[in-house]
This record gives sequence, C-alpha cells and structure tokens, in this order.
Amino acid sequence: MSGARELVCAVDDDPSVRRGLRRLFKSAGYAAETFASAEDYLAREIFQGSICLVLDVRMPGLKGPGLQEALEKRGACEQIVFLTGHGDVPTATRAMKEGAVDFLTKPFDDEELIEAVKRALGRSKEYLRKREQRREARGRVDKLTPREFEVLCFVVMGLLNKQIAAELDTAEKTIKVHRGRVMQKLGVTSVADLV
Amino acid sequence: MSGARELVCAVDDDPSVRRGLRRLFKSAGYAAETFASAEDYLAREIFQGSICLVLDVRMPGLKGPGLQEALEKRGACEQIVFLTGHGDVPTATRAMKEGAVDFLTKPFDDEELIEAVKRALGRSKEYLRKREQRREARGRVDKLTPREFEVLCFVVMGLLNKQIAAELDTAEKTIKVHRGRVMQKLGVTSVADLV
DNA sequence: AGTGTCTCGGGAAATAATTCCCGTTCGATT
DNA sequence: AATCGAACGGGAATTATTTCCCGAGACACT
Repeated sequence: MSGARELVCAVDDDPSVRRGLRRLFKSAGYAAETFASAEDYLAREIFQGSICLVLDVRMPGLKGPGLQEALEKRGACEQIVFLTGHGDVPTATRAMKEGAVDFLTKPFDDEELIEAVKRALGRSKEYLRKREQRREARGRVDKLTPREFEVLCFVVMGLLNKQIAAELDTAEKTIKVHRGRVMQKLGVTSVADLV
Repeated sequence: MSGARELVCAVDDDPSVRRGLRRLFKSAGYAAETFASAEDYLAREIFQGSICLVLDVRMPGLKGPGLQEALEKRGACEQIVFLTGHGDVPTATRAMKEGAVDFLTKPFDDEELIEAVKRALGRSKEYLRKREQRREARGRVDKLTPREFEVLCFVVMGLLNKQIAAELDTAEKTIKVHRGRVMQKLGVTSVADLV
C-alpha cells in the first residue's frame, strides 16, 4: 500500500509541463506523480486505489491513445484525462469514445483540469467498487461444488425444490441438502438475498 | 405509427447536404427524413421507435449542441451523430461527454457515417428497451396499495411473514393476505421473481 | 343510504421449506 | 487400506407459506 487511496499521474514529455502539473495537483490536495513517457508509466507498480491519468497525446514512443488502449486491455481502473496542445477532432472523438473522461487543449484552465481530475477519480473509484463486488461474489460462488451451483441457478430462477429435483433427476431431499449448504456457504438466510 | 421501427433524421441547413444524406441513408436501407433546422426537427411529431439524429453543429437558430441538450432534457431516445465542417476540439469533446455517438467532420466517409448511424440506432433501441422495462415495472408497482407496497419492501428484504407482522405491528395473517395480493398483482409466483 | 376499496382479522387445510438424525456409494487423496 | 469430501437418499419434526373460506371497521364517492 502506498498509503493514499487516490493518485493523479501525469504523463508528458515536457519537463516544465510535468513540473507545473505536479504543483497544480499538489496544491489541489492530490497525491501526484509524473512520468516522461507512457513506457515509464507502465513500468510503475500498479497502484491499489483510484487513479486519474493526465495524458499528453503526442509523445515520443507510445502515444496517449496507445496507452489508453493498452490500459483498457489490461482491465485497469485508470480514468484518463487528455491534455494536449496538438489535439484534432478525430483524435478527441476517438479518445472520448474509448472512455476518456475529458479531452482538454493547451493552454488549459487550471480549474477546468482539476474538475476533470475530480470526475476521473470519482469514476475510477466507482469502477473499483463494482469490480470488488464482482470479485467477492465470484469468490463465494466458487466455494460451491458444481452440483450446489446448479441448484443455486434453479433456486434463483424461482423453482421449487420439487421442480429442481425433477430437473436434476434426483430426490427432493437431496435438493434440500444442497440448498441448505448453498445458503450457508453464501452467508445468507433468505432467497431474496441470493438474487 | 409510421410503420417503421427505425428512423434516421438529418438536420443541416445546406439543401445539397440534406439531399446527399437522404440518398445515402436510403441506399443503406434506412428510412430517412431531413430537416433544415433544429426547430423544424423539434416540430416533428415524436417518432415511436429508434432514432438516429445526424446533426450539423453550425446552423442558423438553434445549434446542434443546443438541440442535443433540449432532447436530453426531454428524456428522448434519440442518439446523435454529429457531422460538421466546423468542428473544434472543445465542441467535439463536449458533445461526446453529453452522450453523442460520434463526431465526424466533413468531408466525411460514407461508410464511416453509416457505421456510426448503425451504432446510434442500436443504442437508441437499447435505451428504449430499458425505458419500457422500467415503465412496466413502475406500472405494476403503482397498482399496489400503500400497505401492499410496504409489505413488498419487507418481502424483498428477505423477512419472514412473522417478522414483517412485527415490523408493521399487525397480525401475521394480514401479511399473508397482502403478500398474496402483491404476488398476484405483480404476476409472479416466487420470491425470486420479485427481486 | 348504498357501494366500493383498503385494511384488518380468524380458521382450516394443504403444501413447502428447514433442520435435525441416520445411512450408502463413488472417486480422489494419502 | 484408510480417509475424506461430494453426492445421494430416507425419516421425522418443526416451521413457513399458500390458498381457500369467513367477516368487521374505516373511509371516500355518489
């Protein structure tokens, strides 16, 4: 753990821009790091928390949109704000279609950038929250034996024990046992909680 | 009913552009209409089906983004593709943030536009589908009496009749009656279906 | 005054679900 | 060979739910 739950990362090949951004983010109360290239950023250890990436489009090596694509493939939680002096309409449009939070052009307004960063961190946090929920749910469901999982499926479909027994060609008693185990393993007491 | 389930509407103040778009959409197999201004489009009767709006940004009177905003306030299902010769990055970014499907610049590629229209119609259809589901669910829940609704809330929380009776300070028998009515009015037979 | 709806209540009977106990069989691990 | 977990099954008792029947009081509308 790096301590914080939120982090703003800026990637720009211009040292003076990096310095300026770092100062701006710090003064806005955010933990900030800067990188001179997309490759440098990718080399960083993965941050366990919400991240906002402030990206330049035109850089030596991997470009902003390329990094965006790479992160998306990785299923990362980073939310991206583009900040560039060389933006054209097709690039901006594509970036937004790919899920960027905003696409700002230099010279930029400090307040506008901070607003975008705020939105990005919010979205990143929301994304992490949902992913964590899915992970937990899967973790619990994975604790079930295959047969128990089958029974679970029918239960959430609203079938009665008797009907499930018919579907699985077994005795109703057996279904009751499985059902009881499922409820126990998933830590719930009612059918409503299952769904 | 206008017969079709899908419609492409183009709004542009240039008659020759309108003609060209109409021909393009027709040849791609879509029902198409064109309008010379945003006001003209708003005057049109509301189409009952999926709509893709192809919008110019710069027009006399209400501009493209203005129309986008107006439609969003109306909770309309229109999905918008911008098509303009005067696009700048901030305008494109704002349009995409507001939910536009794409933002293309003239001169445009026919195939690219048709692809965008296709995506827009798909999104519009999906939006309509979800709205219809919500409407139906609300319609059925509105058929419940206040007391029945209270009971429903506790039921989906997974409480037993006995517990609900205690919460509402009434007899378990009464809860059973309400519960039965709720199931009947909502057209379901199991607790799982309720949730 | 009558009509209708909502809420409340009881009884009785059938069905469903839960929770214990007991056991067997099968396959994998050790 | 022994052990373990998983799936299967039966019995019995308890509790919950559903589905019928019945009626009473409150309140609004006509």
